[in-house]
Parts: sequence; structure tokens; C-alpha cells
Amino acid sequence: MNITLDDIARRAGVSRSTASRVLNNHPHVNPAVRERVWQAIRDTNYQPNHPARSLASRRSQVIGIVIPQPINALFADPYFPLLIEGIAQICNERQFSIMLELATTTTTDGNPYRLIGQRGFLDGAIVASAVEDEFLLQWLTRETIPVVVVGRITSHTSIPYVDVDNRYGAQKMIEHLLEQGYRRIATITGPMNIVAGRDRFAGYCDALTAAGLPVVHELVIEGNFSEQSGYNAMRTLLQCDPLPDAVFAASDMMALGALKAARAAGLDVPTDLALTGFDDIPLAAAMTPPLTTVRQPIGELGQSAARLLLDWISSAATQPAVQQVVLPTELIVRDSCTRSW
Amino acid sequence: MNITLDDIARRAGVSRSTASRVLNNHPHVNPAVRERVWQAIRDTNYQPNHPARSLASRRSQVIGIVIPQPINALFADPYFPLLIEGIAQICNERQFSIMLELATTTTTDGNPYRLIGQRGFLDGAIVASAVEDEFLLQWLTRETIPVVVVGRITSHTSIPYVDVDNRYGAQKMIEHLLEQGYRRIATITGPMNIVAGRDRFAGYCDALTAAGLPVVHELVIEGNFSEQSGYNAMRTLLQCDPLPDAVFAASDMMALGALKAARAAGLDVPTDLALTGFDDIPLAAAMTPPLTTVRQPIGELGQSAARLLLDWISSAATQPAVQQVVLPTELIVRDSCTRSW
DNA sequence: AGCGTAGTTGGAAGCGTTCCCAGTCAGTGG
DNA sequence: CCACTGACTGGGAACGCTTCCAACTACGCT
Repeated sequence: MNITLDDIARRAGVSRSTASRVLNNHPHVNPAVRERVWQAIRDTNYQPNHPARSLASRRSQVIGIVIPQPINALFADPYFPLLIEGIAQICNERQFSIMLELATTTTTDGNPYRLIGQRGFLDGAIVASAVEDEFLLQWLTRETIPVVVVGRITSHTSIPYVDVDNRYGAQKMIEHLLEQGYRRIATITGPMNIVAGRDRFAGYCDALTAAGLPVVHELVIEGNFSEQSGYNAMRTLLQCDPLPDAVFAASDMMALGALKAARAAGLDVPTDLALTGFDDIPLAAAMTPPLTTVRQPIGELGQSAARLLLDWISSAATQPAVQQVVLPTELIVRDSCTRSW
Repeated sequence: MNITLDDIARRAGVSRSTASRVLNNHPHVNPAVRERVWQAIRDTNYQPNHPARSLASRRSQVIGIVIPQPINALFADPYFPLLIEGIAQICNERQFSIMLELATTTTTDGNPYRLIGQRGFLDGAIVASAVEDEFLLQWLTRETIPVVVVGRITSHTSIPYVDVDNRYGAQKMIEHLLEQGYRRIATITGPMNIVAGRDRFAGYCDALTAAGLPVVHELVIEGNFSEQSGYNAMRTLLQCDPLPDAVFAASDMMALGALKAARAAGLDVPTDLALTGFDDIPLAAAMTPPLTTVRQPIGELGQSAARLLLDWISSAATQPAVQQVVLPTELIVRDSCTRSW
């Protein structure tokens, strides 16, 4: 029914082998023959059959993006879209396609990763999560295809990863607040079972320690990156006496929640309280007041991950040439931590 | 190197055919044999080879999501993520995988759709855009696999689509403003080359006409859904005399731009001017004041598209059973159009 | 003339499945 | 006791491509 390579070969008066060589740009084909084959391809609007190619060549030119988080939390902020966008740019350049594996439903055996089990389907995969998930790690260690993780994984040092420098980004943020004269700086941290949460908190501690200030227990509240958790954390902080003069939320969404809670309590930001976030989601600039935050180069993160993975795949080596990539963050100062006096 | 179905068959003491039958849940297999084969599969941790399966069965269990827009505009709002999420839910349920085709770079021949040309790769595709793009439409009409479009396409009535009722949603919004007592209602429309833009404007006209009010030319400004265009449009509207008492922006981002422009001109929303949007992006609720808007069931839209497509695929018919699905929208009333008197 | 060599080509063996087609065997009704 | 059925099973031909290997050609060198 469909046109096959045999049809092309016949039309061009060559063998299937030669037609295949032309299609794959192999050397050692007579230019005249090459042109004849291309002509036949054009005439017939021939499209190679993908499964047949992958089966024979043991390569699929497809990578997977695996997103293990429960999906409803997935797109609360534009992190994943931007990441995917970065990955897609590199993949498009290099003629790779992308499979999306959103681990929503758990299958009967409890393993949410279905697609990635199929042999020959993927040439490699990017895991977009720093959550240390049992099934995921199990799979990672067992898998035979190249896998790159976005976000540091502390428990498996042999797995290549790309990440942003969460720790130093948080540190710079606190340093900025200290420079502004704030001294009683609270933080609403991310979840401590996520490396990014731990790293950002570590940066907070670094800066305070370097300035000779103590990390005060009551000024540290754990959140989970969500707006609601920011709101709750702020309500807790409001019971401190004296109140903190600045609050560093480890995500912009938590900062938003915190802002609402502070406002509900009659406090003005930044007059009564400085507030800062992390991520620089679009909403951060649109908030009233615009939020000081830390920008992550999410697109570049995706690009780096894709480059690392694709280079690895084409090198056919056991280990990638580069094991880790850590990208810098950028402090974005806006009005939410402007001292008025 | 990898375990094949032959290995399983040998291990279970049956033929490859029988092993295949067990794997695919075919009837007419002795229960004892069936169990022996499953045992072998479990013992060896066997995973079927995807390309071989697709090649032999002429089915890939993969659908494509095609997003033709230039990618930088892609994730400005959470539309696509939510849509993909909806699609993914249905695909996961039915054991389908998703390929993401982000038409970023145009290839040398100008055709940005590369992946979807590969024979045997996809069982079907969802095109997530109402932009009427030359290459896309060309491809749509030539393609042999089932394709569903998200967003109405007016030029090819034979192509199945799912869409939200933009027109009626806009109409209800204007009706609400009329009920509130507003009479001089301006609108910042979407781009008129996009069906959603035209439909929302049509709804605006419907409501005014039904109320016996004229559509005043100077109160209609065309935008392009972006914040900047909303800002510019508002500046134009501010030159009207008398000023409009309400502005309906056809997207929340444009409403945000309009809000900034109004504020810059010293107007308060909603005291001096009512302002409403469309989309109900998360930012809408977080704005000051919270924005009255129209919510689209984007997740359901994705689900409907996926259901339509997968049903079509499994029916193996030329046309899907359902040709079109139109989902209702919901008016979300917040403070931005609350009359204070 | 003989020979190696490099460029070019075709033949054919896979790649790992699915699925059609016979074939076996036990059970059933005449 | 003999077809006849129907559940079950195995053999083998696809599916459409890549790639190894051998062969053929023309060429220039000794």
C-alpha cells in the first residue's frame, strides 16, 4: 500500500541497498545514481517507515522526557514548559523527536513508568525531577539507555545531571537583604526531601553564617513550594515576636501565599516587611509589589540536558563526556524588598 | 543481547506464536500455558521491542501532539500545559504514548513538521492550534492518519475538531456587565486571523445587539492576546470621549496590560472603570483587583480531543463517530467589575 | 600483462514481532 | 465407530528497513 524503499530502488534502477545508502547519506555512491534516487523519492513523496528503520538500525532518534511528579502539581508554574522548550530546541536541531512520559496514573504493578520500559523505543531519556522516587531510582539504575537527570540527585552519584546553582542563588539573595539592612530574616523553605529545597535553605544558612548571624529556629518554616503552604507558613511567622523584617520564600508561589497572609494581617510589603521569592515566574513581575526573586535559566537547563544526552548517545560510550552541568542563577531585584527609610 | 520473545517461548516450552498470544491477551490459550509464559516473562524481566511490534502490527500506540506556534509564544500562559495534561490523562488510561512535536525551527524545505511525516510512527495526531497555517493545512489534508484539531478551523470543515464555546462565553460576560449597569463597554479583541479572536468578538456583538445597543467602532480595538497589545489598546481607548465605563479584554494577559495602562493614567479599577478578561489564567485571581474572566475547561478540552482521536483510531473508520465537540465556558466573577455604587 | 586498490554496487541475512494457515487432539453427535 | 467441531498450538511468511560481505569495475602502478 505505502511506498517502500524497494519501490524507490526499482524506480531508480538500483538495488535497495543503494537506495538506503542514498537515503542515509552514506559515501561511495555515484553522484548520478544518488540524484536518480533522490528524484524517485521526490516523485513518489516517499517517507521512510520509522519502525522498520529503528528495528534494523537499533536506533530510534527519539528521546523521552520523564516527569514523575503527580500531574496536577506539574504545571502550577511554567518550569516544565520552559524546560521542555529548551530540550525541544536542541532536539529539533539534531533531528531527534521527543516522547513525553507524564507519570500520572500508577499502573497495576505500581510502576508509573510504562513507556520507558519498551525496548528500542527510546535512545535516551531526560528525567525532569529531583524528587527521589523509589520506582524512578530503581528504573534509573537498571536501565540500559543513557539517562540524564535535571536537578541534582544525591543518592546516585553516578547518574549524570544538570542543575542550577540553587544554593549560591539563595545565598546571593540573603546577602542582598543583609546589604539592604535587614537583620531578622526568616525563610519559608521548600520540601526537605527535594534537593532544591535543601540547597536553597543551605544558601540561606551560608549567607547568615558568613555575616556572623545565627540561623534562628523559629524563623525557618518548611513549605512545599505551593502557594497554600506559603500562606500557612507566613501565618506561623506572624506569631514571632519580634516579627521578622524580611521573609525569603524558596519559591515565588510561596511568596505569593505569604504576601496574601501578610496583607490579611494588615502588614504592607515592603513597608512593614520585605518579601522575596525564587524562580522568577512571570507572575513575580506582575505582582503588587513586583517581587524580588532569583531567576533560573530554565531554558538553558533544558538545552544543557539535551546536549549532554544527545552527545552521549552519539558517542555510544558507557559514560557521557561531561558528568554534571551546574548553571548560575541571577538575582532579580524588584520593589518587594525596597527599604523605605 | 536483549531478551526476545523467542527466549520467552523457549523458556516456557512453547512456540513464539503462543508466547505472542499470551503477551497480547489473545483467547484460545490454555490457562496453564498462559501462566507458564507469564512466569517466564516475569523471571526474565522481558520487555517487548517496540519497533518490531509496530512494524509487524502496523500500529504504534503513539499519538502526536503538534504545536505549530513559534515556541517563544508557546508557554506564555498555561494553556498548552493544561491541554497536554488533559491529553496525557486519557492516553495513560488507554496505554497510548505521546510524541511532542514543537514546530520551532523550520527545516530547509520550509516544512516545520518533520516528525509527523514518518510512516508508521504515529497512529494519530492532535493539532493544538487554531492558527491557520499553510503548511499545517496542507499536511492535514494530505495525511492518512487520523488527526483532530483543538480549536475551530473554519477553512476545512471536514477535519474533526474540539473547541470551547468562545462566542457564548464572551456573550455571557458582556451580559453580566450590562446587568451590572455598564453601558459604554469597550473591547480589546484577539487577532482576527485566529478563530478564537473572531468568535469572542462575535459574542461581544451578540450581547450588545441583543440588548439593543450599537457596536461602536471606536470602542473596538484589535490586540494579539499579549500583555503589550493590551497596554497599547488601552492607551487608545483612554482617548475616547466619553471614556468607556467597562473594558472586555479577550485574554487575561491583555487585561493585565490594560490594567497597567489605566493605572498609569490615574484610573482606578473597578471604581473608574470595570475590566474583564478571558481565559482565567492563575494570574487572573492573583491580580489586584482579582480579575473577572471566563474560564475555559482546557483540561477537558484535551481529554475530549484525546478521546475523540483514540476512539477514531480504534474504530479504524475513515471518519470519527463524533465530528465536533464544543465545550461550555464558565463566567468567573471577581472584583474587577464590581460597581461601587 | 599482472596486480593491488579504491570506489561502487547488489545479494542476502538479519532486526523482533504479528498473524495467517495448517495441523493436532479431545470431545461430541449421529 | 466415524466424521465433525472447536479449542489450542506451531510453522513460517511477512513487515520495511540496515548493513555486512562479496563482487565487480576501472584505474594506475610495477
